[in-house]
Amino acid sequence: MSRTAGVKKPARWADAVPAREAQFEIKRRALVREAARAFGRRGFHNTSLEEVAEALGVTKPALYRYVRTKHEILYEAKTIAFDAGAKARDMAAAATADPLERLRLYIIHYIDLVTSELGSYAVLAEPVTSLPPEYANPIRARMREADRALREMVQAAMDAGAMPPGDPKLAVAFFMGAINHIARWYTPDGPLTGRQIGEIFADFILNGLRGPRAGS
Amino acid sequence: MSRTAGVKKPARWADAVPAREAQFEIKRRALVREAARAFGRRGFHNTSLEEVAEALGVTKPALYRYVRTKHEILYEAKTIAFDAGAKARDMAAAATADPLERLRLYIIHYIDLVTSELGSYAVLAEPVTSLPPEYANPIRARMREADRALREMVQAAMDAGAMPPGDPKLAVAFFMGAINHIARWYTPDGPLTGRQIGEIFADFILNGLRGPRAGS
DNA sequence: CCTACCGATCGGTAGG
DNA sequence: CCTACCGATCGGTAGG
Repeated sequence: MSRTAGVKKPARWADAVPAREAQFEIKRRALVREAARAFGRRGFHNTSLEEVAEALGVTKPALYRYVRTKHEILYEAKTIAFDAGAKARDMAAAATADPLERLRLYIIHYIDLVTSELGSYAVLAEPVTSLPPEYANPIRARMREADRALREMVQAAMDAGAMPPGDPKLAVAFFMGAINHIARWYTPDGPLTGRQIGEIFADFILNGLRGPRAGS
Repeated sequence: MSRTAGVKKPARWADAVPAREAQFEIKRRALVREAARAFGRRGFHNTSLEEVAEALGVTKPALYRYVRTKHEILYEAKTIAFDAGAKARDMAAAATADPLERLRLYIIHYIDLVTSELGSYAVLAEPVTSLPPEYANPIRARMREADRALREMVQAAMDAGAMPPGDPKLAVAFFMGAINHIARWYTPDGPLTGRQIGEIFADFILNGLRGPRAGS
């Protein structure tokens, strides 16, 4: 026991390194989140890194310890938002096999995430053309991936007879337009929580897609 | 008769002046439309006037015969989009007094306009903060005006018992997010016309707002 | 993490 | 409507 302990480096060192790395990651995350909010509100090119730095209480060059380019920040911010969408889909898929319920849970969970991030998911509105190809292409791939997964969810509900047959692509364009818009108007000061908005939107969307003959 | 004619300036002149003004207006409109499309696709600050000029087959300084600043172009483009919304509301109001049908007609007409303008209404996604106060403030006023008018339409439908009572603000945020998103994905090459999209979206929206017990 | 600075882009103008 | 150009902003780097 004491021999094993002797072989290890002192605990302070062993912990200090991860701690420093963790600090770095935390700061990097804060930077991306803050920038994402600003990009979402004022647009990517209309937001200078000087402004982002000021909001974080540092100077612009300091940001370059954590990111290499402004493009990388936008890329990261969009990636985080797509990760949230994927997480919401996974949670919904794990919770139930019922296609309609799955769609409902996805909507609620995704809106919950969107509203908890104080507008940083509004970056999704930023055109992918603001990025050079090496960043734009992976983002486009993730857009297609999300689109495909959602269309499959809608198609499954149609196949199960839970909603009338139709074009899943149009249905997804419909409700994702509404959902992604939330990040641009939601504020925690409002009367509704993200969860409440999610439930109301889920009703709007599912009732809309099911049509007037929905009897349940 | 010949005396009156003698007093008038020759017809060629009398017609030429309006013709020149009309030309000017046509060119100005083409400039704003082209810029609006580019702003909507790539963002305001990510679109240089050099690019807009090139798309129109002229050089950048030539644009300044028609507009004073880049901000003015964005302001104009947004104004045109708001005018379209107001026109759609007026057409709907003139066509029927039934609140639900009015809302349906508004949706169909507005989407029809949106899809006929080849993406130039996507400028609505451009943050109003891209503009200096003297332009941003009137735009904000028009946003509030449109919002209020739509909320009143929804409220009227609720009051008439055509849809269950609820928060009209949330309902409007819901469907305007979906509708304004159309300008960002619609292309005339697709299988559906703007009219068809409008009818499907109107069904989605009205069924969504009416809820599962809608029996008609 | 800061001060100082470079280089490129781009809105807008002069002058014709 | 064009050529030529100015001035400001801003992403990114040097050097500490």
